[in-house]
Amino acid sequence: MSQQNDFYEKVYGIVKKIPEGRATSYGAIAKYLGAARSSRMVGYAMNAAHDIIDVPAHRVVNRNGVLTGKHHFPGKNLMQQLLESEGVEVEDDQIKEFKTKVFWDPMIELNLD
DNA sequence: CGTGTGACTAGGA
DNA sequence: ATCCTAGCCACAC
Repeated sequence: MSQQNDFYEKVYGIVKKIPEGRATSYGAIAKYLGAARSSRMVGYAMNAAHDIIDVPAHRVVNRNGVLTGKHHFPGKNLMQQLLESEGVEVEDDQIKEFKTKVFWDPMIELNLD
């Protein structure tokens, strides 16, 4: 149980750094890892993150700001509720003003800091 | 070791 | 604007 899966741990590390009221995309994380085209793996890694409560998977959506992963949450629309609870406006399973305000880019935020 | 799958993305029609 | 196709890489069987 350790860093057998570097990819996973890297993904978790980034997701954990996402501040409340913000969200990022799978591609952004994948890009930060140097594998923009393998964004699928990010989602796959999130699938394994079910056991890790430290990973706010609800803050990760697709590049369109749509809660594509809500399907994988235990409740029905738990993902949306969690986002709204943090102040993120969600409508029709999509984050409002995602790319304009809510979007949190690890490539920039973690690099410039 | 080969095949299939996936919480995606970018590009073309 | 929408719909379809290809690429990508890790993991399960």
